[in-house]
Amino acid sequence: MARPLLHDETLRRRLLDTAASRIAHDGAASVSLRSIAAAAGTSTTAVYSLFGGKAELLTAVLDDGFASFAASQQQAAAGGLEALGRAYRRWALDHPALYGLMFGGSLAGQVPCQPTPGAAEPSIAPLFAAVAAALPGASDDEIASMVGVVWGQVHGLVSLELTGAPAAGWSWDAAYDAALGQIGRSLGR
Amino acid sequence: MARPLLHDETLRRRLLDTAASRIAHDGAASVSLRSIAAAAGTSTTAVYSLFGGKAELLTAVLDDGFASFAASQQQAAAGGLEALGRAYRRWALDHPALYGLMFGGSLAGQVPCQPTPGAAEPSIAPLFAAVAAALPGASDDEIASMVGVVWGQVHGLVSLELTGAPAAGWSWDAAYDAALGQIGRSLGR
DNA sequence: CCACGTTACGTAACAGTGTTATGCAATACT
DNA sequence: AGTATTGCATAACACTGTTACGTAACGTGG
Repeated sequence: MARPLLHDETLRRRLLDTAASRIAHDGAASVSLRSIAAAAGTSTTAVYSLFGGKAELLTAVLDDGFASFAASQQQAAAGGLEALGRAYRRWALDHPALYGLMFGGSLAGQVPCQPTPGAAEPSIAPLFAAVAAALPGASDDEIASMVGVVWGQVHGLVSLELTGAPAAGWSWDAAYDAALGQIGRSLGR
Repeated sequence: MARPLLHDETLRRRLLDTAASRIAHDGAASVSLRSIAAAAGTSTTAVYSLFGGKAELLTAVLDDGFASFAASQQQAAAGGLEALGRAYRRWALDHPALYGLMFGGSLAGQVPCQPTPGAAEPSIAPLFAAVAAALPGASDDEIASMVGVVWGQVHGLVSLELTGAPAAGWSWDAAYDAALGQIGRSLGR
């Protein structure tokens, strides 16, 4: 009997890359499976063989995004809380479509894909460590709550900026500076 | 010559209401124009006559949502900053699909509708007033930045909670309490 | 070395989507 | 009453994700 042929890894990567670049260029909304397959020089059924469907392909793109995001956070970890915050915003502004998929997709209820459980954890691990270092005597619950507060603050400002929210009267730069300053003050005390 | 017949207002409202309830029930993603029209007892072309298309119908639903949200905020304005924050979260948790459309739809790049310019302003006006009252001597820029910070904090926590983000180790209740407490402390000082 | 069972994936069909051309009944003014 | 004009139902169109089918390529047992 015959042994099953392994999935073609180069085609898989090519599909992933063209999907990612097409999403980054046109937004996840208007990207069709057919256009991805055609741009990758294959047919739609290849996606079904290699991933299972459009949702799984998007999930794979999204997991790649989480990996890149986590790497960016870990690289900034040495600089402390403020560096983490600035790297967070920079990555999001550099990958707006990916960030939207990662954190806003299921919010809008539009994309039928959600990150693999646990995919986001390496991304916030550096933040956890930084908060724990800044609050030496705090309990685990206090630290965890503070992580939620800081993450919420940073994510909120970034996602409002990305949606093109009005920003009536302020600049996102200034608001972000003020938020980071306030976080530093309330944690550094 | 004949005078044009005014648009049928009852059909317009029925379409708006069934669209809103269907969005609240199934999420904005999986709601089709055909299903809305059928549930309203009419045909898809009625939507084109009355609104112009699906995007405009969604925009109308979304503007209704902003009106309801602004009313909720204005009602809570008397209670100060903390009441505003709690009303913000309560409204969002009560209308998750609408909140996602209002603030996360364009983030995900999935919904081709965006709020009418200026529709969000009445919603944050009470927050503006409360921040200005809490910082009597502050400049306009400082007040505006602070509004951005507070809005970002509240929106970030609420939207993370709505996306079903991991919340590894903390409860959203506790994080929200901590955030509101911190806002009160940094503004009340 | 070669047939064979298994797989990768192109072709073509299907159901469902938003949108649009066509046509008819209802309307309000002359 | 007659008529120009509108509201909206019917049906077609282009497009989407998904799936049955068929074919070419492959690794292995003989």
